[in-house]
Amino acid sequence: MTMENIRVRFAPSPTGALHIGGVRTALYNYLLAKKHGGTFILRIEDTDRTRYVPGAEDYILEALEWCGLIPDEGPTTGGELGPYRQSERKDIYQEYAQNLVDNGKAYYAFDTPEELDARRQEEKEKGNHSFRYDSSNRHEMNNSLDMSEADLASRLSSGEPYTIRLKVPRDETVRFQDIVRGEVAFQSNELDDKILVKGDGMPTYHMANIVDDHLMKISHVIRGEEWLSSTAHHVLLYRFLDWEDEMPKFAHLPLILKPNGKGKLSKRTGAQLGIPVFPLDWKVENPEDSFVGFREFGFDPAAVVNFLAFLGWNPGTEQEIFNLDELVQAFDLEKISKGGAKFDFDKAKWYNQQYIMATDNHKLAEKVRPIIEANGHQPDDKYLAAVCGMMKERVTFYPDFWKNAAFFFQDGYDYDEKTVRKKWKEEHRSAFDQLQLRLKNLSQYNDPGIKGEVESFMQDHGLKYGDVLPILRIALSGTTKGPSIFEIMELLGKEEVDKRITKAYSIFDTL
RNA sequence: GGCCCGUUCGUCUAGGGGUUAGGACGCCAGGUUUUCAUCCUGGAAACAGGGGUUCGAUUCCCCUACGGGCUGCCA
Repeated sequence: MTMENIRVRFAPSPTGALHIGGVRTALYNYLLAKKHGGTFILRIEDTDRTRYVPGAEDYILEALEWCGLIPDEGPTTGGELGPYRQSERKDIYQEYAQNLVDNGKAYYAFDTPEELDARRQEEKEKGNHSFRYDSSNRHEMNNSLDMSEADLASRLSSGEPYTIRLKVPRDETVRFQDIVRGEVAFQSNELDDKILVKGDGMPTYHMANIVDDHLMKISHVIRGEEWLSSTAHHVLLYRFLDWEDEMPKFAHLPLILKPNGKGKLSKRTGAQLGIPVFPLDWKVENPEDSFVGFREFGFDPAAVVNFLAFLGWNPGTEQEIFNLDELVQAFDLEKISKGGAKFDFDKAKWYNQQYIMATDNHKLAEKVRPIIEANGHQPDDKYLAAVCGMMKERVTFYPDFWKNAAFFFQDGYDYDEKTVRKKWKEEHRSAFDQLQLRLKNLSQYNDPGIKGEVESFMQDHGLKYGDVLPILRIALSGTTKGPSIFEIMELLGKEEVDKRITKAYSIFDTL
């Protein structure tokens, strides 16, 4: 791949929360740009006023930032070739649309949406599957192709609403090279006369996209496969605008599919399966339209990025763990796979666990602190870091540091009664009291010291680990699972341990 | 329906005319551990089907099947 001026853009539409598939598209764009010292641009495609959702643009920005995909140019960052919101570029598109009309590559169409709907309905009733406004029937329609100049002029000046449509040529084969798919060809007769400028004067995606990509000097268009079908139209547009020589290279990404069953991952998939499919929480009034994010679910962004990168791409080596910088180094458009990839939540969990385990205890403490504080505790850094160190191999998500380790911060947990009944034996009752006393008088109160004391106690009473440790463990944490009980005791401290044991014994007696 | 794209273990994938078809997740079994987890070892598990081309095809070509996308004055 050439190194000259790689400029790529991520061009989402602010119609709601940014889906995880969009994040992956942004990631691949970012990766290519950074790998070649290029520029990563964020462009907001807000040409559809009816679907515009306030807050969506902020969401997009925040999601990208969370993932570490910071745009070099964009609506908030600025840049030489802005503005970067299409709604602010309306006049620019008008000029090129006019150019197309003047050169006979596009025409005015006065068919109203109602007329078009009626025509679609009519075709449907005739048994045809759908109506397509194209070169075979454009002359039956209400457009400037068969209109006198005077008629056209008067309609235009009267303020009658109109659209501008692309005049797709007949009997041509439109070919283009796609980096992931190779050559792709479409017969022009199969292509409809796409609307370029809508009745409200705004351009459609097709028009705005081509103009902006050209003006912003985009070198590579990396987008989802759902755009492959309209790429022939885009090629035609480049050609008609006389920009074909500088046309960007295309790379259409395989879609991310539902984990179970069929079809592409959708907003609803997450709710149905109880898994996140959005980077961040999206909260709106209607709970049906609100979604949980990977962030709030307890994922580390690095894990999400790593996981996403591998959905449709891999470096060809056996390395699976990559941070962003490593991904930048390893990334290669040529290695993107062609087939759709099912969203595998188990793999995402595994990645998260890998990242947590690999994180330094103090860094982990910083990430976990907000969760602990939200539950009403303010442990000091050293203590929290120690807890993180003991727990990090036993959690999958950040909130697990609270869910599975609350006992480190508070004495108020349920005891595993079933195990207590099994292990809390009458004949050992006095021995356990002696154990408590010996621990209370222990001077060397640390992991090895406690261990030594407990073991010598066991020897004195002919008891085994299995007789003693579960009792201690449940008394101090409520559960039979967890880190080394001696380490837990050292961290809790002698006083706290003694207090908890006294309380636990009294309750165990009643079970 | 039409057009376009795709198809290697359950999943993500490597590979590619001659391989014991490799790895990872998940799953199962064993080991380690006071428990859980981590970790280690082992195991089951795949080239959609049919035709070609070829000495030889999972790999190249065609067809079929299946899957997906598009078919909006949405992007």
